[in-house]
Amino acid sequence: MTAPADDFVSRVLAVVESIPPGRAMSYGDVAAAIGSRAARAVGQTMAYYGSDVPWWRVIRSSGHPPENHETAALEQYRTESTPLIWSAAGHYRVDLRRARWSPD
DNA sequence: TGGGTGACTAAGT
DNA sequence: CACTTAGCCACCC
Repeated sequence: MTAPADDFVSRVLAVVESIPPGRAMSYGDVAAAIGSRAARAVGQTMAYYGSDVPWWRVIRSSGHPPENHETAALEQYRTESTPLIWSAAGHYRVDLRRARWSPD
């Protein structure tokens, strides 16, 4: 399983773990929280190491969860009462306007 | 060491 | 409101 987690990875995971239930952050927000704007690198890290953190609390700025994981994420959102916005087509997105969290 | 890649973002159509 | 284009930066091999 390798365990690099020198800096970036550790910090990303730390921020994600600091997000309380019912709240969420965008990848860019997490990157900014650690002093970087590498939103994509955050996603890369999440895809690889996110299995140990509440990855569903980290989503795109659009409010859409990662492709192929929207179903699993939805279960968590319903469980944690995360504010959601449903589209007419049946698609949903997290209401970041309300759920946005900042690691104090 | 360096190239290719992506769980991204903002702006334009 | 949804899709497309180009720019970004760190991760992995």
